[in-house]
Amino acid sequence: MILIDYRDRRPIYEQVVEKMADLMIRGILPQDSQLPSVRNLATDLAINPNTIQRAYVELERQGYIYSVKGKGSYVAENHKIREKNRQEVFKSLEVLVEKAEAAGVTMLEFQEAVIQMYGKKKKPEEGGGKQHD
Amino acid sequence: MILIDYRDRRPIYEQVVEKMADLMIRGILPQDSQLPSVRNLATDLAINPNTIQRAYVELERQGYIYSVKGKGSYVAENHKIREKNRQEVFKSLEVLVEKAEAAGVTMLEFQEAVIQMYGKKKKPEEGGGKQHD
Amino acid sequence: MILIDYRDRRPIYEQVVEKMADLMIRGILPQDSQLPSVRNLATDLAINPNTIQRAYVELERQGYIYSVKGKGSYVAENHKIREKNRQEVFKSLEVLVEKAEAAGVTMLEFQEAVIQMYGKKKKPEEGGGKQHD
Amino acid sequence: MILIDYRDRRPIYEQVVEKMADLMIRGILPQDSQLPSVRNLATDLAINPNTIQRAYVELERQGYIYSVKGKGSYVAENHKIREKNRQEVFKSLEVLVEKAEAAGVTMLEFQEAVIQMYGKKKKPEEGGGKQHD
DNA sequence: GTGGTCTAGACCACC
DNA sequence: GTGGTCTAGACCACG
Repeated sequence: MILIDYRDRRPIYEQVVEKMADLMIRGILPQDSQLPSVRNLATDLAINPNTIQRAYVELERQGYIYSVKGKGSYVAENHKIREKNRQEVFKSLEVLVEKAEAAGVTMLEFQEAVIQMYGKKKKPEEGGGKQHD
Repeated sequence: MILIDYRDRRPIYEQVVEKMADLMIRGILPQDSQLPSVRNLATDLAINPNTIQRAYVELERQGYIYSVKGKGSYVAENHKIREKNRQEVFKSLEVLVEKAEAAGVTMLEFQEAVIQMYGKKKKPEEGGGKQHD
Repeated sequence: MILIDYRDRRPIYEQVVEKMADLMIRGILPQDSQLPSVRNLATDLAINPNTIQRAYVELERQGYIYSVKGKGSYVAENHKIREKNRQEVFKSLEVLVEKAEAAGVTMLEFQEAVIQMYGKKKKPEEGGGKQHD
Repeated sequence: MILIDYRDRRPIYEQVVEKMADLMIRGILPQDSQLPSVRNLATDLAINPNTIQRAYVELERQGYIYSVKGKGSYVAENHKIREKNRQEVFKSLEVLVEKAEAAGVTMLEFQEAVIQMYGKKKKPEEGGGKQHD
């Protein structure tokens, strides 16, 4: 279902949170569908159940899932997830724009970079590759 | 000179690195000017000299400063600092654009947000400092 | 596992970095195998854990190992290590050739010396260790 | 006469030793010519006389110069200097060849690199070559 | 006085 | 248990 990268310096539970959230944002885990149980997922990923438990708690705190005692954990409503994500993007953007200005990046440069980056996701085999080296 | 936020969960040395780098990026610490000595800054911030030392080592590794044993630490060439910073901005932007697409933010929305944000930097002169989750 | 030479004027952590890197380059520590823990190695070598920690941080920064909080430190991919090492050799060679020319050593002399030296590595199994100036 | 690079992480006295030795190796400071006095050179380079003194002591220890009490310091015999330098080159080469073998660099590769590097020395963009006063 | 290294001992986050 | 951060105090090389 997901993969853990032990070379990633972030804690494992954080990786689990991010990857599970991603699955929901992309709709692979649809609204109200049941998540794998803590024990099952822990066994699958060969990591400690405590770590998964912690990830699920965090996912619930962030509003991605809701847990029903004695039954399991379920994906929250889609519009909540999407809205939450949009807000995060704009919040990050605000910080980045500040940095850009401090670094002497003009709005024009910034906008042009955005245009070039939009839609370039994945397939890094063809095309130009990195632009700002 | 700078302030440490103990509510920030990031390590102190990392905060020092960020804040000192910011002073150089904004030109408040001009090229070749001498930084406060490890011991002085440590006393000022009421933290251990080792922690400052670690921050300075990191700043040197990242190319922001250069240190001379027995003399002091000095701000590196400005053009290097600015170039390094521009690169970081575009790298962060690339990641953010990906997230934006995944979150269903259209390029138009994104661009409009950028326009509104550019130049809107507010001066946080009233008491409150930065806040972290 | 490794030995510290206290007559060596270089810092201890640097010696540790060099010696551990050497073990990986020679394949004695194979890819993905776990390194001794910071505390264990510190006890073995009778030096402070902080010093080992510093060495491991440097090894990670140079790409030789990766560390996982709560789990341990592991040897990075071999091909990266080997490639990194080859590059270092050629870089050093370039500097040395320059010096050789300045010292009036002809290319022929240089080449002959190389031929004589290749494969002449002696096994220092008899008591004596490395010596430094 | 020479220039100090404060960005260089080596101690200043070591830079002075290296640069003065280089001037002698290249014949710019001919055999038996007098070196600038400690105080003069210190003033010229705007550094502490102690630092120059230390450099001269080191140069004498290494056999590059000889000092006459009450008169000054003089460049040693050329053949000694050249011979010393040749030996250093071969000593460094021996170490490097060992590393090359450990890194999996074949003798053929090594030799080819040497051929390509010989004679490729780039000329420093230094303007005027001042002789000694 | 300056940067750089090291020790001893502590606490934290993570697994 | 592991790695990561921090403190307090010390010594060294350098200028």
